[in-house]
Amino acid sequence: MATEKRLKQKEAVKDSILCAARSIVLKEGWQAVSIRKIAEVIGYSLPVVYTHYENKDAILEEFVKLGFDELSMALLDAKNKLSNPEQQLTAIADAYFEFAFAKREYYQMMFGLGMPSCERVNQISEIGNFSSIVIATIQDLLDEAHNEEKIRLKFHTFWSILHGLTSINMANLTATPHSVQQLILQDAVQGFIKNINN
Amino acid sequence: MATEKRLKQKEAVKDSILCAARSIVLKEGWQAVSIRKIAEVIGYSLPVVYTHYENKDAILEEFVKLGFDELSMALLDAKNKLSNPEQQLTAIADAYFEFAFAKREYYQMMFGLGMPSCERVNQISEIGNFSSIVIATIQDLLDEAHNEEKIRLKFHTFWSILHGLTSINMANLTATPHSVQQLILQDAVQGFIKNINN
DNA sequence: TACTTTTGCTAACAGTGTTAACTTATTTAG
DNA sequence: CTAAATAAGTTAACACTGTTAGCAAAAGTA
Repeated sequence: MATEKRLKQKEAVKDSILCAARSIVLKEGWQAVSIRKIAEVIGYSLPVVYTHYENKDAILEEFVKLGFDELSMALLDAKNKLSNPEQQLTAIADAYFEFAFAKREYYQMMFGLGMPSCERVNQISEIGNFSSIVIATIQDLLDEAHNEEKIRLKFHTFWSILHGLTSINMANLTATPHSVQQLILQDAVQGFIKNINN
Repeated sequence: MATEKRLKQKEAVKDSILCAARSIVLKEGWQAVSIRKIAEVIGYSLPVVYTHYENKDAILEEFVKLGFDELSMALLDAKNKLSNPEQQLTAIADAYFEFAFAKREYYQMMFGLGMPSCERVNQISEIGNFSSIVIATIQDLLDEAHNEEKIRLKFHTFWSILHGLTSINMANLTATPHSVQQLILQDAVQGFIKNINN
C-alpha cells in the first residue's frame, strides 16, 4: 500500500505550491504571482500546479483562509491578555490594526479584489471563526436583552470601522503617520463603545 | 492656424477613449477593460490609445478623479438640503453610501487596487475637494478651540467608518440586506457624533 | 512480465500591456 | 506650388499572463 505514501507526497507538493506563492507574495505582492513562477520555484512544470489547485483563484482562496486563521489567533491572544470587556475590545482593535500592517500583503489579499464570487465567501468557515471571537467580546459589553440581530449589527459596525481605517491607511490616501493612525483608531473605537447600548 | 482645430479633435478622441472605457466598465467591470477593446470601440488602432494616455493606469487615474468629483457633488447636494450640522453629517454619510452602491464600479475603481502608487495619490486635487466638504461639516459640529490636527483626525475617522462599511458590504462578506446596512451606517455615525467633542 | 493508472511533460491557445519601426497624411516653409 | 518637416496612425512584434489538450514516462497492480 504505497498509496498512503503517495497521498502524503501529494500533500507535500500542494504545500510547496502555497509556500512558493507565499514567498513571491511577500517579496512582490500577489499581483506578481504567476503560475509559471510557482512552477519554477517548486521545480515542476506548469500544469502540475493545476493538478493541485483548480485555478489561480483557488490558491488565493487558500491564502484568505490562512489569513483569517492567523488573524483570529492574533485577536484571541490579544483578548485573553485582559479581562475587562471594554479593554478587550480595544485590544482586539489594536491587534487587528497591527496584523493588517505587519502582514500587509496578506491583508490585501483577504480584502483586495481578493474576495472573488460573493456566493462562495459565505461558506468560508475561517471567517466565521473570526466573527465569533469579536462577537463574543461585544456581547460581554452589551446589556442583556439584546437580540441576536442587534449583536450582529454591532459586530458589523465594529468590523467596518476597523477595516475602513485599515484600508484607507493602507492606500495612504491621507499620508498620516502611524502614531496618528493609532489615535484615530482609538477615537473610532471609543465612539463605538460609548454608543454600544443604544 | 488649424492647430486649434487639431487640438480640439485630439481632445475629442481622448474623451472617446474614456467614454469607451466607461461603457466597458459599466458592463463588465474594470478588470475587463483592455487597451485593445478600447481601440476597437473608438475605431483606431491600438497604439493610438497610448498617444493620449501614458498607460492603462493613467486611464484608471482619470476615472478616480471623475469619481471623486461626482462623489463631491453628491455630498454637497445632500449637505445643502439641510442646515443643522448634525443632520448634514448624517446626510453626507447616507449620500456617500448611496453613491458607492449606485456607482459600484466607480467606487471599486476609486478604492480597489485602484490607487496605484501611494506617492502620486496625495497630489490628486479631486480628493482634496472631497475632503474639504466633509471637513467643513465636521468643523461645524466641533466645539471651538479644536486645532487643525484634531479636525483632520475626526475627518479621517469619519471617512474610515464610511469606507469600511461600504467595502465590507460590497464584498458581501456578511450577506446583510440593504435595510440593515443602513441601520449599521446610522449606528456607526451616531457613535461618531456622540464622541465628537472628546 | 504485461497492463493500467498516475504523474509529469511539451506545446499550444487566447488573451494581456507595451513599444519599435514604418507608412501615410497633414502642416509649414521656401 | 513644390519640398521638407511634423504629426497621425498603422502593422508587427515582445514578453508576459491563465489555462488546457495531448502525449511520454514512470509507478503500481495483476
